[in-house]
Amino acid sequence: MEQKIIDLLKRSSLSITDSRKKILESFFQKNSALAHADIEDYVGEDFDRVTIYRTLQTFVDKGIIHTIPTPDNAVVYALCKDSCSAGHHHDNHVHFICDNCNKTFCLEHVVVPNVHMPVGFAASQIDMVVSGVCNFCNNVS
Amino acid sequence: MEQKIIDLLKRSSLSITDSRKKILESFFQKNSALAHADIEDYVGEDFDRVTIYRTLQTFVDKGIIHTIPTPDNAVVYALCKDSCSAGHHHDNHVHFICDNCNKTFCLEHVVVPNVHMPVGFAASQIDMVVSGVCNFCNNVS
DNA sequence: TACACTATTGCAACGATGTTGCAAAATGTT
DNA sequence: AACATTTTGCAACATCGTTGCAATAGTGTA
Repeated sequence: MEQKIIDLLKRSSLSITDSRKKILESFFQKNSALAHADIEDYVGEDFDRVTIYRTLQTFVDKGIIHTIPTPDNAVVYALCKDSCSAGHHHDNHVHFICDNCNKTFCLEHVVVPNVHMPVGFAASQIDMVVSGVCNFCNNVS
Repeated sequence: MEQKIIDLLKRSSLSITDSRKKILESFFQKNSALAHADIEDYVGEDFDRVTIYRTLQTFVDKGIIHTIPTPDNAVVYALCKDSCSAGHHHDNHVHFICDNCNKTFCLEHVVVPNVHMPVGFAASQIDMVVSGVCNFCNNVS
C-alpha cells in the first residue's frame, strides 16, 4: 500500500509528502468517493484544512482524482483509473450516490450513453449521476 | 406577464408578494436557468439576500422551479414545466451548460436515457448534465 | 374599508466552505 | 550536508447558505 502510493506520486511527478500519502491512503482505504469533510475526518488533526484543499486540487490537476457533481452540490472526489493523465480526464462512467448511506460510487463499467443534441448545441462533456440505493445497503436484508 | 405570474402564484397557493413577483419575473425574462447570484443581480437592492434564498426554496417546494446540479457545484434553478407539482418534480430532461456564455438550459425535449445498473444498485433518480457550446454562442459566426 | 390573523421579510449573527499571501518547514538535488 | 524549490501552516478574508426574532405586508372576514 505504502509503496503503491509512493509509486503513484512519483509517476505523477509529485514530491512525496506526508499529507499526500495520507490523503491518497484515505482514497485507497475507503472504497467510495470522498468529500473534503470525509478526508478531513480521516486525516484528523494531522494536516491543515488548507493543505487538504490544495492537495486535492493538485491531485485533480495531475489526473489522480476527479470530481463528481452531486445533486446536493457537495464536491466529491474519486480516484481516477489508469486512463487518466495530467490535465486530461477520461471520466465517462456513471456515478452513483446512495440515498441511504450517502456514499458516492464510480460505476466504472457503466458508460454514459450518448444523447442526441438539439440543433446548434455541441456537447463536449456529459455527466450522469444516478441516485438510489447501493448494493451494500440493499444487501442488509 | 404580471397576470401570468400572479396566476402561477395563486395556483401554487402562495401569497402574492413583491419579492415573489420580481423573482418569478426574472425567470420569465431571462430564458435560461439562473443561479442565486443572477437573481440577486436582477432584483438589485430591492430585496434581502435571505429573502431570495427563502423564496427560491419555497418555489422548489411548490414545484415551480427545480434545481440543476452543475459540475462546478453551483446551485442553479430553472422553471418547471406544467407537469411538476408540489413535492413531486418530473424533471427527466437533460440540462445543458454552455462553456462560453455560462448559461444553463433545460433541453425539454431531450429525455434522460436509461442505463443498466449493476446488480444490487437500485436507481431512483438520474441527472444528466451536458456541457459544451449552446446554439446562441454557435450562431455568432 | 377596517380589522385581526397569518405569512413573509429584513436584520443580525452565525457556520460551513473555500481562497490567498506570506513565513516556516520539508523535500529533492547536487 | 547545503542549497534551491515545493509544500505546509497560519491568519485573514470572501462567499454561500441558514437561523431566530422582531417588524412588516398580505389575506380573509366582518
